[in-house]
Amino acid sequence: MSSKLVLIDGHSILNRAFYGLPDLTNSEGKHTNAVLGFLNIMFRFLEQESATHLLVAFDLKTPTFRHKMFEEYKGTRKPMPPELHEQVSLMKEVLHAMNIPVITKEGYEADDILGTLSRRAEEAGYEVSIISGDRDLLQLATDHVQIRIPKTKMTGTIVEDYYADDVKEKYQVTPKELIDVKGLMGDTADNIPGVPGIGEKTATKLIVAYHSIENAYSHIDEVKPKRAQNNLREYYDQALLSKELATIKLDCDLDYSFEDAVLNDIYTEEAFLLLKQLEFKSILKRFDGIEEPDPFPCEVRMTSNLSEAELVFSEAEAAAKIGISMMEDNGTVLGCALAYEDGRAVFLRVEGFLTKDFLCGKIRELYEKAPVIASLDLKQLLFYVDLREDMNSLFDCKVAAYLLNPLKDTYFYEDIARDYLQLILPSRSEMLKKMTWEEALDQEAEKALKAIGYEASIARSSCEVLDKELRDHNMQELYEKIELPTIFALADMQKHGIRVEKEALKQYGEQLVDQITELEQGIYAEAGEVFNINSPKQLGVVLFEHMGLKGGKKTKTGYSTSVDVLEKLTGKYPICQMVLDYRHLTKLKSTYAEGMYPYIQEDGRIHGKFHQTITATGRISSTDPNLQNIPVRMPLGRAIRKVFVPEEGFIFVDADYSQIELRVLAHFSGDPALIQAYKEGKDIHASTASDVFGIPLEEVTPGQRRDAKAVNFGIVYGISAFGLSQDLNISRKQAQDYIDKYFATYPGVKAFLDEAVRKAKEEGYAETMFHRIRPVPELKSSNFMQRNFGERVAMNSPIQGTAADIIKIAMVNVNMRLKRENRKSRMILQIHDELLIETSIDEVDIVKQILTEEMISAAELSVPLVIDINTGSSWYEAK
DNA sequence: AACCTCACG
DNA sequence: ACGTACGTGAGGTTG
Repeated sequence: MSSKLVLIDGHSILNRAFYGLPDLTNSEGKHTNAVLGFLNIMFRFLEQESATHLLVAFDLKTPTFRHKMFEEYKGTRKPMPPELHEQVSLMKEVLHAMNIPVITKEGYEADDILGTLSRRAEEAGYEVSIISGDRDLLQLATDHVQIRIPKTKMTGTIVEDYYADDVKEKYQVTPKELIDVKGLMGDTADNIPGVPGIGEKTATKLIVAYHSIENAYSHIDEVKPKRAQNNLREYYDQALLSKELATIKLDCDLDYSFEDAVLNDIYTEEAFLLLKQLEFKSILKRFDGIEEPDPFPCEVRMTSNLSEAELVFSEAEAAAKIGISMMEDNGTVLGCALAYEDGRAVFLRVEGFLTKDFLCGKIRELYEKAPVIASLDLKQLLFYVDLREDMNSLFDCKVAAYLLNPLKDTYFYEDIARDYLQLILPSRSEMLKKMTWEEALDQEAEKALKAIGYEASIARSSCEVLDKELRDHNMQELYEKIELPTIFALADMQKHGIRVEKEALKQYGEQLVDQITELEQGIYAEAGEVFNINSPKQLGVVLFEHMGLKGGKKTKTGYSTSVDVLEKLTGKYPICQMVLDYRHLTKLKSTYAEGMYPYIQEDGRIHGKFHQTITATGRISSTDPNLQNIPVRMPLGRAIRKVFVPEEGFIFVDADYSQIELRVLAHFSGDPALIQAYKEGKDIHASTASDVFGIPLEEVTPGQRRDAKAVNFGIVYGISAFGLSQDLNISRKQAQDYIDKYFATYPGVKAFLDEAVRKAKEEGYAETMFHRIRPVPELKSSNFMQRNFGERVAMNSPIQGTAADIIKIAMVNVNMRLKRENRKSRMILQIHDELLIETSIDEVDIVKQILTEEMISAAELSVPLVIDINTGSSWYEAK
């Protein structure tokens, strides 16, 4: 069997892959689409070709945008966007790991290397395939050298294959003659001038007739058309130069022998790990045979023997650090894993004499003695074990990892192991799919133990490096003083829950039914047909096609039927108002009345979950149900708050910050006018209107105030003229005018926002007053829109994030004081700038005092922090 | 699972 | 010219 050499034109294929695939990134944020596409193409060819030899040629220079700024880059070729540029070295790394040689050579382009090697290999009797997206390589085709050009079509990838004969068939000239064709016609992308006035058609005709530029010139008088004759005569030297430029070298001085490119085992362990890191699941499937080395040996034993458990705890006591992980399926504790030495963990299973209470009691005792307890989810642990808050020996790896990078979707043990210990571990979901722990213990005990063991062990092993990283990023205090105590506050709120009048909630839902039915019938009558109003697709067709309403296309999938579209049409078409009302009522019914109902527990309360590691800015989030978006703006929606009530003998005290984000902005910007307004306790939106429009405060109209309010919001969001114009329903020009005037009035704000963007660009992240960071990778994007988004994020994050820091501080202190002072009252909700306290009747005054003191003193700003405070016998009344 | 819509700060 | 406000979660439809 003869030898077969496959040559890949590295940059060309990588480039093709990059533009052919969507912008994929792995969980570290590395761009990977080009590398993935390259590998897919490469593997497909390897399967087809039965290659014996394989190598990849790259150009040495990889021009980026920066190069473009400083030096003229050859030709009119587009510079490489950074998202692709970073994948070039990654690609080489991957190829290296697969033992595939990568050839570059000073002074030569990849073309020349491919040309030289293909020629040498052919002479040595090899069959050769060159994979490239570049047609210039067609000149290399011979009877034994095939050029293969993959093309991505809608229907998949099609490959165009060219031996010398195929070139001749398609282009009417031999591969060698293609050089002359190009010499005549030129190529702007490669900066080859060619002969003016000669394009592809004429060039081909001439070379078909004369076979070379030189020969055509020697018959110059016969050359037709006349125009070509004249131009060729005049530009002959340029034609010869062009030909030279277009010629791919076949005699590069390479010290590399293609015979060394023997295709060995590319499925190496190194490649496997690298590709795993890149999260190329489909490619990893090819690595069947790979026996994965255990990167983190962790032997997990299980016991439910009481005396053995006692022994385990006494051993653990002596350890410097203990990793701990509760195994729990929605409320049921199945056991707990402890890791207190390298390479092993113990799973204590709740069974027989080893009860949950025993286990939790022992953990509590252990905590009193152990130097450090590390967990991946301390809040969960607090749900079962009552740990004292005043000891500085707890470490929550999830929260720490969140602080170090709040943009991640998950903080499972495999994420933390990958990011901080450089270990690639099988995840729980990989091993156990969607099984509950109970099912897993039953059916896949070994894997279940492995997973829970990893949780405890990784917590133990990662806490040191996480702690160091926190210190290095100046976030130790943020962690210790704010985030760690916040875990306790959230656990307390979650445990406590909020009482909901079950019957009242049911009634609230039922009361909506008649109106909804009526609206439904009305809409069908108006439309003249019955359809699904909840389907935006059907609704769009009915409104804008069947009924012929004017004024509204949007979105790629069809018509937009959102509020702002329908609102504009309410005057003209009654059906729009009906749809809006219908939507309003059904939203209340399904999301709130019916959505909330199943969450009411036997104690008559809803124990919604609060999350500390979700948002990019440091805010808390809420799910199951979301208690942070209970209606308040519309009267009918607001009424649902009547079902949220305190228990007997208690009353609600609700406190919320007045414009905390704008105050943070005033502080950050140091703008005198803004600070002055707040110090004087002015109506800030009216004051803004007065300053910006240059009118006395008393003369500000409600409309002007509304506009100024929208501008103030816009500033906090990272203003854009378009966004403001959308919000106020005004022209972009008008919006820009408002913005200009605002910045002229408050130059400090402008300076602050500019500085925020500049700093985020420099550091790679935005930072709050308390050193919370938020990476802003979009600032580096070559995409205009993404970069713009990054700039708005850079402006908004320090503001929203600092406000989040402040309320966390207040929350922690309020919660702590209620507990320390042995109050009966409890904090039960946090809604970003609002705290709700279920207050014992006899504690109303002290709770108000605590709230006031702790909230206004949570941070020292150059403007006062102001709160509104209300009481009531339901959340409705207290707001 | 993706998209649209809408509830909150 | 690009096509946008910042941060969330949930329900419904559709492919």
